[in-house]
Amino acid sequence: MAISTRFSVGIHILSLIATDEKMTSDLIAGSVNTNPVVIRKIMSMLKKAELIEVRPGVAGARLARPLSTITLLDVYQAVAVVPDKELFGVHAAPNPDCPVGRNIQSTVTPIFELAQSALEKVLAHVTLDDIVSEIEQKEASSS
Amino acid sequence: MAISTRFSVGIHILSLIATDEKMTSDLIAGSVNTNPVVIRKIMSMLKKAELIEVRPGVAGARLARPLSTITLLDVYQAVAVVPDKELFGVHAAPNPDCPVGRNIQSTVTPIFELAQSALEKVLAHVTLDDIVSEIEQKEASSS
DNA sequence: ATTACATGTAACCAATATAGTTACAAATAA
DNA sequence: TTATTTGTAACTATATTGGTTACATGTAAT
Repeated sequence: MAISTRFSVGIHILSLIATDEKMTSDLIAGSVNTNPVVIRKIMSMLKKAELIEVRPGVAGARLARPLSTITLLDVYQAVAVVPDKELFGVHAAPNPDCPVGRNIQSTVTPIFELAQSALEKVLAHVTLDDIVSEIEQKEASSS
Repeated sequence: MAISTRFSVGIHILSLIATDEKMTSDLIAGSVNTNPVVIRKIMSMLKKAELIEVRPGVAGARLARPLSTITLLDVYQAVAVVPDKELFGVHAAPNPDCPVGRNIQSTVTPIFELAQSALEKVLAHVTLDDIVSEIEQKEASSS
């Protein structure tokens, strides 16, 4: 199955907040094209991860850190698209009486970790600043 | 959500077939520790991907290609753990009237593709031969 | 040819995740 | 005090996963 769209929505939300701190969950929902509660739930995750600051009753949110210090990996982990350190599922109880069964997990796991960290490395090298700049550039060149 | 264990089970199945062509789905299920039908369904995918040759009624299966030419990426794609070319889901209909909304998809997609192909590259560099050799080595050193 | 055994599927089930929705409490600001 | 907003609980529909039963079909060996 594909990785949840919470990730791309999270990036979308943060990009909006970066350009306008008075974005309410209703306005953001309008841009993402979904329900405001979906937005609030994802914002709640971003808040727990200390990427944004939000307060009940007061409209909008602020970035908790400078744009250039927030990586896509931070967002990816914040919205919990994947159980920590286990992008790849491994079948749990292979037969210890079989040579393959008793070695498959320890053989396959380090490779999965390599693949996972290769993916995360790419995400870690892109910041929200890159995203926002890219969007601004596209806007500028299309006008 | 984690990537389906069909992947690790697929590797397990192929490793067993590599070491013994007379492995029935019952025997394999015993080693994987699951139901034989689960095994047959995954083997059906491996067959469609032309990684193995199986015939109805006749016990066991054969590798369709040499061990060293089957990569983990081949297995990964064979068991369809991920919708083709879309490891990362992207929210479908952002608002075109918003600067962020109308650019988020085209900004984020190429990065997602980079991350995905970094992951796939790791899988493509490991062959089933590597896996089986590793298992044999672990067996030898533990005796 | 009959028997025994395998594969190949259809059809179902329980558990879980996703994305969306309604409803409402609590906090804030005007 | 009123209007607005955040924060959640609770619920829904849908889809995927992993497992299971049941059974038709194919093969080989006696």
